[in-house]
Amino acid sequence: MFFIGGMTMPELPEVEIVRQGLESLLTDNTKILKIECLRANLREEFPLKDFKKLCGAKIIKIERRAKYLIFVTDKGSLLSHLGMTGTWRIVLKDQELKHDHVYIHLNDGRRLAYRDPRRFGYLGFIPLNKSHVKFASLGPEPLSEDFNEIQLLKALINKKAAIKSLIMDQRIVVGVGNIYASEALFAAKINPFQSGQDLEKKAAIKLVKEIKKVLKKSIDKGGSTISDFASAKGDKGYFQNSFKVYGRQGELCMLCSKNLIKKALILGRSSFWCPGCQK
DNA sequence: CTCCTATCCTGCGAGC
DNA sequence: TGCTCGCAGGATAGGA
Repeated sequence: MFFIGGMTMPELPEVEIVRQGLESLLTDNTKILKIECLRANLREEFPLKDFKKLCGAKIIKIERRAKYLIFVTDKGSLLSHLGMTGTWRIVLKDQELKHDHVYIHLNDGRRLAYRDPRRFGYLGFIPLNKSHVKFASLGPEPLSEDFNEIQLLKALINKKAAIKSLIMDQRIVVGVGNIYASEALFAAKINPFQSGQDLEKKAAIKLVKEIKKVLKKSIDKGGSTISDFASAKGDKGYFQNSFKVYGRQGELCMLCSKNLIKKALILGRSSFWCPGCQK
């Protein structure tokens, strides 16, 4: 079976890899025959009328903005967010699965399936030459030059919340989820509980750098596994075994080898840090 | 305005 | 073996 994005918990690197995988499916003439919906909604209703407009549309490319995938066609775009358990895959006959919610029938006979057990995902439509309300308040792409210490420090003015929560706030910077937030703060040696407004310039520079680094590294790693996705192995996991603090509570810190990794909830999300390295 | 809680949903693993 | 419970986390509405 051809899986694209069978991994759980998609953050920006995973979504980017799914984008690359989807784009690799496209030929010079890949068209949508029809979009078959097996239910009426995920968390939000499907725009069925708009989906009809995509019948016969030629898929030009797959873009990504934040954790959104954008199927760009000559008749408008299909917008997709994987939520936490969303996957796209090519599904052959008799490979249908429980929680397949949408099949996109392509002109070459293939079927693209959107599967999402928890239905936290989203499917929508963007008319030609229009933007989308979901994009209205998104912050800069973390890998772009628009995300830098000046922009970050500005966004943190008067923000008393924990820095870990703030870098997960899509209005401040997009794409950083719960896992990479802990990883980036560890790499930058910043305590996840630290109040955003207290971040000094030096720390902001370091944090920006480490966020970019941790995301880039994961994209590169995922890129190297993409042929495995395509070769029928299916779910390759979350580029895993490379996390330095996430999920490692109680283990010895890989950096200082002195302290045990701690775990606590910050705004209801599991957070991991080294009490020695991240004062 | 900022901050935080609850909510959506299913699968899975721990504990009994 | 089978049950319950808690946890997993992206995004957002709404309350404090």
